Amino acid sequence: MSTDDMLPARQRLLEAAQKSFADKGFHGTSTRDIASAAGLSPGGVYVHHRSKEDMLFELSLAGHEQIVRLLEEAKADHPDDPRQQLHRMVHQLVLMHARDNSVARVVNYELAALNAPHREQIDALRHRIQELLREAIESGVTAGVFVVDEVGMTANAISGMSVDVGRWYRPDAHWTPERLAVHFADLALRMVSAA
Amino acid sequence: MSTDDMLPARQRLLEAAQKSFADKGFHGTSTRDIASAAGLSPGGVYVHHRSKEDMLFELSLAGHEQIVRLLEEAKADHPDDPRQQLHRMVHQLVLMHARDNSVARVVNYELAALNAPHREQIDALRHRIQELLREAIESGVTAGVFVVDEVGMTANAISGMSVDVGRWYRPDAHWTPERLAVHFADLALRMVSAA
DNA sequence: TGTCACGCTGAGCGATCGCTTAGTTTGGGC
DNA sequence: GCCCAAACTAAGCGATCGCTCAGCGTGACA
Repeated sequence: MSTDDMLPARQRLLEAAQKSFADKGFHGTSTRDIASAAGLSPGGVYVHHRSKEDMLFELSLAGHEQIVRLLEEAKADHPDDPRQQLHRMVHQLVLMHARDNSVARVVNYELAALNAPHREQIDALRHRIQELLREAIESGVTAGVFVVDEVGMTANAISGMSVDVGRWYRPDAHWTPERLAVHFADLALRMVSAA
Repeated sequence: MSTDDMLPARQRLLEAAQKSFADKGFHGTSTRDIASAAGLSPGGVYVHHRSKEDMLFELSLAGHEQIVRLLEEAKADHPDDPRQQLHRMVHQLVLMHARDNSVARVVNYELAALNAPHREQIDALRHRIQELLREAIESGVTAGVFVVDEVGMTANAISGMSVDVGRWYRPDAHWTPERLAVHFADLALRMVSAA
Protein backbone atom coordinates (compact mmCIF):
# COMPACT_ATOMS: atom_id res chain seq x y z
CA MET A 1 0.00 0.00 0.00
CA SER A 2 0.93 3.65 -0.40
CA THR A 3 0.35 6.83 1.54
CA ASP A 4 -3.33 6.19 0.89
CA ASP A 5 -3.32 4.23 4.11
CA MET A 6 -3.50 7.53 5.96
CA LEU A 7 -6.55 8.87 4.09
CA PRO A 8 -10.04 8.31 5.46
CA ALA A 9 -11.73 5.20 4.11
CA ARG A 10 -14.32 7.19 2.20
CA GLN A 11 -11.61 8.92 0.18
CA ARG A 12 -9.68 5.72 -0.36
CA LEU A 13 -12.80 4.10 -1.77
CA LEU A 14 -13.37 6.97 -4.20
CA GLU A 15 -9.78 6.82 -5.39
CA ALA A 16 -9.96 3.07 -5.85
CA ALA A 17 -13.21 3.43 -7.79
CA GLN A 18 -11.72 6.21 -9.91
CA LYS A 19 -8.77 4.10 -10.96
CA SER A 20 -10.81 1.00 -11.68
CA PHE A 21 -13.60 2.83 -13.54
CA ALA A 22 -10.93 4.53 -15.65
CA ASP A 23 -9.21 1.39 -16.82
CA LYS A 24 -11.86 -1.32 -16.69
CA GLY A 25 -15.03 0.73 -16.99
CA PHE A 26 -17.97 1.00 -14.60
CA HIS A 27 -19.48 -2.35 -15.56
CA GLY A 28 -16.05 -4.01 -15.58
CA THR A 29 -15.50 -2.99 -11.97
CA SER A 30 -17.04 -4.89 -9.05
CA THR A 31 -17.72 -3.40 -5.66
CA ARG A 32 -15.41 -6.12 -4.31
CA ASP A 33 -12.59 -4.76 -6.53
CA ILE A 34 -13.13 -1.31 -5.06
CA ALA A 35 -13.38 -2.55 -1.48
CA SER A 36 -10.22 -4.65 -1.59
CA ALA A 37 -8.22 -1.91 -3.35
CA ALA A 38 -9.20 0.39 -0.49
CA GLY A 39 -8.27 -2.25 2.09
CA LEU A 40 -11.82 -3.02 3.17
CA SER A 41 -14.12 -6.04 3.10
CA PRO A 42 -16.94 -6.09 0.50
CA GLY A 43 -19.50 -4.73 2.97
CA GLY A 44 -17.24 -1.84 3.94
CA VAL A 45 -18.15 0.09 0.80
CA TYR A 46 -21.70 0.68 1.98
CA VAL A 47 -20.67 2.29 5.26
CA HIS A 48 -19.51 5.26 3.18
CA HIS A 49 -21.42 5.17 -0.11
CA ARG A 50 -25.02 4.40 -1.02
CA SER A 51 -24.26 2.48 -4.21
CA LYS A 52 -21.66 1.90 -6.90
CA GLU A 53 -23.51 4.27 -9.20
CA ASP A 54 -23.43 6.91 -6.49
CA MET A 55 -19.66 6.71 -6.37
CA LEU A 56 -19.52 7.14 -10.14
CA PHE A 57 -21.76 10.18 -9.93
CA GLU A 58 -19.68 11.78 -7.19
CA LEU A 59 -16.50 11.28 -9.23
CA SER A 60 -18.10 12.44 -12.47
CA LEU A 61 -19.59 15.52 -10.83
CA ALA A 62 -16.29 16.56 -9.26
CA GLY A 63 -14.46 16.06 -12.56
CA HIS A 64 -16.97 18.07 -14.56
CA GLU A 65 -16.98 20.88 -11.99
CA GLN A 66 -13.20 21.00 -12.18
CA ILE A 67 -13.34 21.45 -15.97
CA VAL A 68 -15.99 24.16 -15.78
CA ARG A 69 -13.89 25.96 -13.18
CA LEU A 70 -10.75 25.79 -15.35
CA LEU A 71 -12.55 27.22 -18.37
CA GLU A 72 -14.27 29.97 -16.40
CA GLU A 73 -10.95 31.00 -14.89
CA ALA A 74 -9.39 31.07 -18.36
CA LYS A 75 -12.24 33.25 -19.56
CA ALA A 76 -11.92 35.63 -16.61
CA ASP A 77 -8.13 35.87 -16.95
CA HIS A 78 -8.30 37.31 -20.47
CA PRO A 79 -11.65 39.06 -20.83
CA ASP A 80 -10.54 41.26 -23.73
CA ASP A 81 -8.16 39.03 -25.68
CA PRO A 82 -9.88 36.19 -27.59
CA ARG A 83 -6.58 34.67 -28.69
CA GLN A 84 -5.15 34.47 -25.20
CA GLN A 85 -8.50 33.33 -23.84
CA LEU A 86 -8.81 30.42 -26.27
CA HIS A 87 -5.13 29.55 -25.85
CA ARG A 88 -5.50 29.39 -22.09
CA MET A 89 -8.72 27.36 -22.29
CA VAL A 90 -7.20 24.67 -24.49
CA HIS A 91 -4.01 24.72 -22.45
CA GLN A 92 -5.92 24.07 -19.22
CA LEU A 93 -8.16 21.48 -20.82
CA VAL A 94 -5.29 19.48 -22.29
CA LEU A 95 -3.22 19.79 -19.14
CA MET A 96 -6.05 18.34 -17.12
CA HIS A 97 -6.82 15.55 -19.58
CA ALA A 98 -3.17 14.47 -19.59
CA ARG A 99 -2.26 14.96 -15.94
CA ASP A 100 -5.52 13.69 -14.41
CA ASN A 101 -6.01 11.22 -17.12
CA SER A 102 -8.05 8.74 -15.09
CA VAL A 103 -10.43 11.51 -14.00
CA ALA A 104 -10.77 12.54 -17.64
CA ARG A 105 -11.69 9.01 -18.68
CA VAL A 106 -14.44 8.68 -16.13
CA VAL A 107 -15.74 12.11 -17.08
CA ASN A 108 -15.89 11.41 -20.81
CA TYR A 109 -16.46 7.71 -21.20
CA GLU A 110 -18.68 6.55 -18.34
CA LEU A 111 -21.70 8.78 -18.89
CA ALA A 112 -23.89 5.90 -20.04
CA ALA A 113 -23.63 4.23 -16.64
CA LEU A 114 -25.23 7.16 -14.80
CA ASN A 115 -28.91 6.93 -13.89
CA ALA A 116 -31.36 9.39 -15.41
CA PRO A 117 -31.40 12.15 -12.76
CA HIS A 118 -27.65 12.05 -12.32
CA ARG A 119 -27.17 12.08 -16.06
CA GLU A 120 -29.26 15.22 -16.34
CA GLN A 121 -27.13 17.08 -13.81
CA ILE A 122 -23.96 16.06 -15.60
CA ASP A 123 -25.37 16.96 -18.99
CA ALA A 124 -26.04 20.49 -17.75
CA LEU A 125 -22.36 20.86 -16.86
CA ARG A 126 -21.29 19.42 -20.19
CA HIS A 127 -23.52 21.91 -21.96
CA ARG A 128 -21.84 24.71 -20.01
CA ILE A 129 -18.40 23.44 -21.06
CA GLN A 130 -19.31 23.47 -24.76
CA GLU A 131 -20.89 26.88 -24.33
CA LEU A 132 -17.73 28.37 -22.82
CA LEU A 133 -15.60 27.09 -25.68
CA ARG A 134 -18.08 28.21 -28.31
CA GLU A 135 -18.37 31.69 -26.82
CA ALA A 136 -14.61 32.06 -26.76
CA ILE A 137 -14.46 31.36 -30.48
CA GLU A 138 -17.52 33.47 -31.22
CA SER A 139 -16.06 36.48 -29.45
CA GLY A 140 -12.88 36.19 -31.49
CA VAL A 141 -14.90 36.07 -34.70
CA THR A 142 -16.91 39.12 -33.64
CA ALA A 143 -13.70 40.98 -32.82
CA GLY A 144 -12.32 40.11 -36.25
CA VAL A 145 -9.40 38.22 -34.73
CA PHE A 146 -10.56 34.75 -35.78
CA VAL A 147 -11.61 33.57 -39.22
CA VAL A 148 -14.02 30.65 -38.80
CA ASP A 149 -16.85 29.64 -41.06
CA GLU A 150 -18.52 27.12 -38.74
CA VAL A 151 -18.17 28.10 -35.09
CA GLY A 152 -19.99 25.09 -33.67
CA MET A 153 -18.07 22.52 -35.67
CA THR A 154 -14.78 24.21 -34.87
CA ALA A 155 -15.60 24.23 -31.17
CA ASN A 156 -16.33 20.51 -31.39
CA ALA A 157 -13.07 19.86 -33.21
CA ILE A 158 -11.03 21.75 -30.62
CA SER A 159 -12.77 20.17 -27.65
CA GLY A 160 -12.49 16.83 -29.41
CA MET A 161 -8.73 16.87 -29.85
CA SER A 162 -8.41 17.96 -26.21
CA VAL A 163 -10.78 15.37 -24.78
CA ASP A 164 -9.18 12.60 -26.78
CA VAL A 165 -5.90 13.24 -24.97
CA GLY A 166 -7.50 11.50 -22.00
CA ARG A 167 -7.84 8.35 -24.09
CA TRP A 168 -4.35 7.96 -25.50
CA TYR A 169 -2.03 9.89 -23.19
CA ARG A 170 0.40 7.94 -21.00
CA PRO A 171 2.82 9.67 -18.59
CA ASP A 172 6.07 10.28 -20.43
CA ALA A 173 9.23 12.17 -19.55
CA HIS A 174 9.48 13.67 -23.03
CA TRP A 175 5.83 14.47 -23.70
CA THR A 176 5.02 16.14 -20.41
CA PRO A 177 1.44 17.33 -19.88
CA GLU A 178 2.77 20.90 -20.01
CA ARG A 179 4.46 20.45 -23.40
CA LEU A 180 1.37 18.81 -24.82
CA ALA A 181 -0.85 21.57 -23.50
CA VAL A 182 1.26 24.31 -25.09
CA HIS A 183 1.38 22.55 -28.45
CA PHE A 184 -2.33 21.79 -28.55
CA ALA A 185 -3.19 25.36 -27.56
CA ASP A 186 -1.03 26.61 -30.43
CA LEU A 187 -2.81 24.23 -32.80
CA ALA A 188 -6.18 25.54 -31.63
CA LEU A 189 -5.13 29.05 -32.59
CA ARG A 190 -4.11 27.83 -36.03
CA MET A 191 -7.56 26.29 -36.38
CA VAL A 192 -9.31 29.61 -35.89
CA SER A 193 -6.98 31.67 -38.07
CA ALA A 194 -7.19 32.25 -41.80
CA ALA A 195 -5.12 29.89 -43.96
CA MET B 1 -37.95 -6.35 -36.44
CA SER B 2 -36.37 -4.99 -39.60
CA THR B 3 -34.89 -6.44 -42.76
CA ASP B 4 -32.37 -8.07 -40.45
CA ASP B 5 -34.75 -11.00 -40.30
CA MET B 6 -33.46 -12.05 -43.70
CA LEU B 7 -29.77 -12.03 -42.76
CA PRO B 8 -28.11 -15.22 -41.55
CA ALA B 9 -28.14 -15.61 -37.78
CA ARG B 10 -24.39 -15.23 -37.49
CA GLN B 11 -24.55 -11.77 -39.07
CA ARG B 12 -27.57 -10.77 -37.01
CA LEU B 13 -25.68 -11.68 -33.85
CA LEU B 14 -22.69 -9.58 -34.85
CA GLU B 15 -24.89 -6.60 -35.61
CA ALA B 16 -26.71 -6.95 -32.32
CA ALA B 17 -23.41 -7.19 -30.47
CA GLN B 18 -22.06 -4.16 -32.33
CA LYS B 19 -24.97 -1.99 -31.33
CA SER B 20 -25.00 -3.11 -27.74
CA PHE B 21 -21.22 -2.89 -27.26
CA ALA B 22 -21.34 0.61 -28.72
CA ASP B 23 -23.91 2.02 -26.36
CA LYS B 24 -23.61 -0.04 -23.21
CA GLY B 25 -20.02 -1.27 -23.46
CA PHE B 26 -18.70 -4.83 -23.58
CA HIS B 27 -19.16 -5.47 -19.87
CA GLY B 28 -22.55 -3.78 -19.88
CA THR B 29 -23.80 -6.19 -22.52
CA SER B 30 -24.93 -9.73 -21.70
CA THR B 31 -24.91 -12.60 -24.13
CA ARG B 32 -28.65 -12.82 -23.48
CA ASP B 33 -29.03 -9.20 -24.69
CA ILE B 34 -27.25 -10.12 -27.90
CA ALA B 35 -29.18 -13.33 -28.42
CA SER B 36 -32.61 -11.80 -27.93
CA ALA B 37 -31.79 -8.78 -30.13
CA ALA B 38 -30.89 -11.27 -32.86
CA GLY B 39 -34.09 -13.24 -32.26
CA LEU B 40 -32.41 -16.27 -30.72
CA SER B 41 -32.47 -18.02 -27.37
CA PRO B 42 -29.45 -17.61 -25.05
CA GLY B 43 -27.82 -20.81 -26.25
CA GLY B 44 -28.14 -19.81 -29.89
CA VAL B 45 -25.15 -17.48 -29.66
CA TYR B 46 -22.72 -20.34 -29.25
CA VAL B 47 -23.81 -22.13 -32.40
CA HIS B 48 -22.14 -19.30 -34.33
CA HIS B 49 -19.53 -17.75 -32.03
CA ARG B 50 -17.03 -19.20 -29.60
CA SER B 51 -17.42 -16.54 -26.93
CA LYS B 52 -18.57 -12.98 -26.29
CA GLU B 53 -14.97 -11.79 -26.41
CA ASP B 54 -14.57 -13.49 -29.78
CA MET B 55 -17.46 -11.46 -31.17
CA LEU B 56 -15.83 -8.27 -29.89
CA PHE B 57 -12.56 -9.24 -31.54
CA GLU B 58 -14.21 -9.98 -34.87
CA LEU B 59 -15.98 -6.60 -34.81
CA SER B 60 -12.90 -4.73 -33.66
CA LEU B 61 -10.71 -6.38 -36.28
CA ALA B 62 -13.11 -5.58 -39.12
CA GLY B 63 -13.39 -1.96 -37.96
CA HIS B 64 -9.66 -1.47 -37.69
CA GLU B 65 -9.05 -3.07 -41.08
CA GLN B 66 -11.62 -0.73 -42.60
CA ILE B 67 -9.79 2.29 -41.21
CA VAL B 68 -6.39 1.07 -42.43
CA ARG B 69 -7.90 0.50 -45.86
CA LEU B 70 -9.40 4.00 -46.01
CA LEU B 71 -6.10 5.62 -45.10
CA GLU B 72 -4.07 3.51 -47.50
CA GLU B 73 -6.47 4.36 -50.31
CA ALA B 74 -6.18 8.06 -49.44
CA LYS B 75 -2.42 7.74 -49.52
CA ALA B 76 -2.43 5.95 -52.88
CA ASP B 77 -4.90 8.43 -54.42
CA HIS B 78 -2.58 11.40 -53.95
CA PRO B 79 0.98 10.07 -53.87
CA ASP B 80 2.59 13.40 -54.76
CA ASP B 81 0.36 15.95 -53.07
CA PRO B 82 0.72 16.05 -49.27
CA ARG B 83 -2.09 18.56 -48.85
CA GLN B 84 -4.61 16.53 -50.80
CA GLN B 85 -3.37 13.35 -49.16
CA LEU B 86 -3.86 14.64 -45.64
CA HIS B 87 -7.16 16.26 -46.56
CA ARG B 88 -8.46 12.99 -47.96
CA MET B 89 -7.24 10.98 -44.96
CA VAL B 90 -9.00 13.19 -42.44
CA HIS B 91 -12.07 13.37 -44.63
CA GLN B 92 -12.34 9.59 -44.79
CA LEU B 93 -11.58 9.16 -41.11
CA VAL B 94 -14.22 11.65 -39.98
CA LEU B 95 -16.77 10.35 -42.46
CA MET B 96 -16.34 6.86 -41.07
CA HIS B 97 -16.43 7.94 -37.42
CA ALA B 98 -19.66 9.86 -38.00
CA ARG B 99 -21.48 7.53 -40.37
CA ASP B 100 -20.47 4.22 -38.76
CA ASN B 101 -20.38 5.72 -35.35
CA SER B 102 -21.19 2.53 -33.47
CA VAL B 103 -18.34 0.74 -35.25
CA ALA B 104 -16.07 3.63 -34.31
CA ARG B 105 -17.02 3.36 -30.66
CA VAL B 106 -16.24 -0.32 -30.45
CA VAL B 107 -12.96 0.28 -32.27
CA ASN B 108 -11.78 3.06 -29.99
CA TYR B 109 -13.34 2.45 -26.61
CA GLU B 110 -13.53 -1.32 -26.06
CA LEU B 111 -9.87 -2.24 -26.44
CA ALA B 112 -9.49 -3.03 -22.73
CA ALA B 113 -11.98 -5.89 -23.01
CA LEU B 114 -9.87 -7.80 -25.55
CA ASN B 115 -7.72 -10.68 -24.33
CA ALA B 116 -3.95 -10.47 -24.66
CA PRO B 117 -3.38 -12.17 -28.06
CA HIS B 118 -6.32 -10.37 -29.65
CA ARG B 119 -5.17 -7.08 -28.17
CA GLU B 120 -1.75 -7.56 -29.75
CA GLN B 121 -3.23 -8.05 -33.22
CA ILE B 122 -5.37 -4.96 -32.86
CA ASP B 123 -2.49 -2.89 -31.51
CA ALA B 124 -0.50 -3.68 -34.64
CA LEU B 125 -3.28 -2.24 -36.79
CA ARG B 126 -3.57 0.82 -34.56
CA HIS B 127 0.15 1.38 -34.88
CA ARG B 128 -0.21 1.24 -38.65
CA ILE B 129 -3.00 3.83 -38.55
CA GLN B 130 -0.87 6.28 -36.57
CA GLU B 131 2.05 5.59 -38.86
CA LEU B 132 0.05 6.44 -41.98
CA LEU B 133 -1.10 9.74 -40.53
CA ARG B 134 2.35 10.60 -39.26
CA GLU B 135 3.97 9.83 -42.60
CA ALA B 136 1.44 11.98 -44.43
CA ILE B 137 2.40 14.96 -42.27
CA GLU B 138 6.09 14.14 -42.43
CA SER B 139 6.09 14.07 -46.23
CA GLY B 140 4.43 17.47 -46.32
CA VAL B 141 7.08 18.87 -44.02
CA THR B 142 9.85 17.38 -46.14
CA ALA B 143 8.29 18.85 -49.26
CA GLY B 144 8.15 22.25 -47.59
CA VAL B 145 4.36 22.38 -47.90
CA PHE B 146 3.62 21.99 -44.19
CA VAL B 147 5.06 23.96 -41.30
CA VAL B 148 4.96 21.79 -38.19
CA ASP B 149 7.30 21.81 -35.24
CA GLU B 150 6.16 18.58 -33.60
CA VAL B 151 5.03 16.00 -36.14
CA GLY B 152 4.06 13.32 -33.63
CA MET B 153 1.99 15.61 -31.44
CA THR B 154 0.28 17.12 -34.45
CA ALA B 155 -0.57 13.68 -35.79
CA ASN B 156 -2.09 12.83 -32.42
CA ALA B 157 -4.09 16.04 -32.36
CA ILE B 158 -5.49 15.44 -35.84
CA SER B 159 -6.33 11.80 -35.21
CA GLY B 160 -7.73 12.82 -31.83
CA MET B 161 -10.24 15.33 -33.17
CA SER B 162 -11.28 12.77 -35.79
CA VAL B 163 -11.61 9.84 -33.42
CA ASP B 164 -13.57 11.90 -30.93
CA VAL B 165 -16.28 12.43 -33.53
CA GLY B 166 -17.27 8.83 -32.82
CA ARG B 167 -18.02 9.79 -29.23
CA TRP B 168 -20.20 12.85 -29.67
CA TYR B 169 -21.70 12.62 -33.18
CA ARG B 170 -25.40 11.93 -33.54
CA PRO B 171 -27.11 11.68 -36.95
CA ASP B 172 -28.38 15.11 -37.91
CA ALA B 173 -29.93 16.53 -41.05
CA HIS B 174 -27.89 19.73 -40.82
CA TRP B 175 -24.54 18.31 -39.74
CA THR B 176 -24.28 15.49 -42.22
CA PRO B 177 -21.23 13.22 -42.00
CA GLU B 178 -20.10 14.66 -45.31
CA ARG B 179 -20.24 18.28 -44.12
CA LEU B 180 -18.40 17.38 -40.94
CA ALA B 181 -15.73 15.52 -42.88
CA VAL B 182 -15.05 18.46 -45.21
CA HIS B 183 -14.83 20.91 -42.35
CA PHE B 184 -12.55 18.74 -40.23
CA ALA B 185 -10.28 18.05 -43.20
CA ASP B 186 -10.00 21.81 -43.78
CA LEU B 187 -9.15 22.29 -40.12
CA ALA B 188 -6.45 19.65 -40.34
CA LEU B 189 -4.81 21.59 -43.16
CA ARG B 190 -4.88 24.74 -41.05
CA MET B 191 -3.13 22.81 -38.29
CA VAL B 192 -0.17 21.96 -40.50
CA SER B 193 0.18 25.38 -42.09
CA ALA B 194 2.14 28.36 -40.81
CA ALA B 195 0.15 30.93 -38.84
C1' DT C 1 -39.45 -43.75 -46.22
C1' DG C 2 -35.44 -43.58 -43.36
C1' DT C 3 -31.63 -41.06 -41.60
C1' DC C 4 -28.35 -37.94 -40.59
C1' DA C 5 -26.34 -33.30 -40.12
C1' DC C 6 -27.37 -28.91 -38.52
C1' DG C 7 -29.68 -24.92 -36.30
C1' DC C 8 -31.62 -24.00 -32.35
C1' DT C 9 -34.16 -24.33 -27.73
C1' DG C 10 -34.52 -24.32 -22.87
C1' DA C 11 -32.92 -25.97 -18.66
C1' DG C 12 -29.39 -25.39 -15.85
C1' DC C 13 -24.27 -25.31 -14.07
C1' DG C 14 -20.95 -22.83 -11.17
C1' DA C 15 -19.36 -18.27 -10.56
C1' DT C 16 -19.95 -13.69 -9.56
C1' DC C 17 -22.80 -9.66 -9.21
C1' DG C 18 -24.72 -5.46 -6.01
C1' DC C 19 -26.12 -5.06 -1.74
C1' DT C 20 -27.97 -6.28 3.20
C1' DT C 21 -27.61 -7.64 7.76
C1' DA C 22 -26.25 -9.62 12.27
C1' DG C 23 -22.73 -9.25 15.04
C1' DT C 24 -17.87 -7.88 16.57
C1' DT C 25 -14.51 -4.40 17.58
C1' DT C 26 -13.03 0.05 19.05
C1' DG C 27 -12.35 4.59 20.93
C1' DG C 28 -14.04 8.90 23.21
C1' DG C 29 -17.22 11.13 26.78
C1' DC C 30 -19.20 10.50 31.16
C1' DG D 1 -15.19 1.38 34.60
C1' DC D 2 -19.21 1.89 31.53
C1' DC D 3 -21.64 2.85 27.48
C1' DC D 4 -22.92 4.02 23.08
C1' DA D 5 -22.15 5.39 18.37
C1' DA D 6 -19.55 4.53 14.52
C1' DA D 7 -16.49 1.55 11.61
C1' DC D 8 -16.06 -2.64 9.93
C1' DT D 9 -16.30 -7.89 9.02
C1' DA D 10 -18.20 -12.18 7.50
C1' DA D 11 -21.90 -14.50 5.80
C1' DG D 12 -25.13 -14.73 2.67
C1' DC D 13 -29.47 -13.19 -0.18
C1' DG D 14 -31.58 -13.23 -4.79
C1' DA D 15 -30.34 -12.06 -9.37
C1' DT D 16 -27.67 -12.42 -13.25
C1' DC D 17 -23.46 -13.66 -15.51
C1' DG D 18 -20.93 -16.63 -19.56
C1' DC D 19 -21.40 -20.80 -21.21
C1' DT D 20 -22.79 -26.01 -21.79
C1' DC D 21 -25.55 -29.68 -23.19
C1' DA D 22 -29.32 -33.04 -24.02
C1' DG D 23 -32.77 -33.12 -27.00
C1' DC D 24 -36.03 -31.39 -30.63
C1' DG D 25 -37.38 -30.08 -35.42
C1' DT D 26 -36.44 -29.80 -40.19
C1' DG D 27 -34.70 -30.15 -44.81
C1' DA D 28 -31.39 -32.60 -48.02
C1' DC D 29 -30.22 -36.82 -49.69
C1' DA D 30 -30.20 -41.90 -50.03
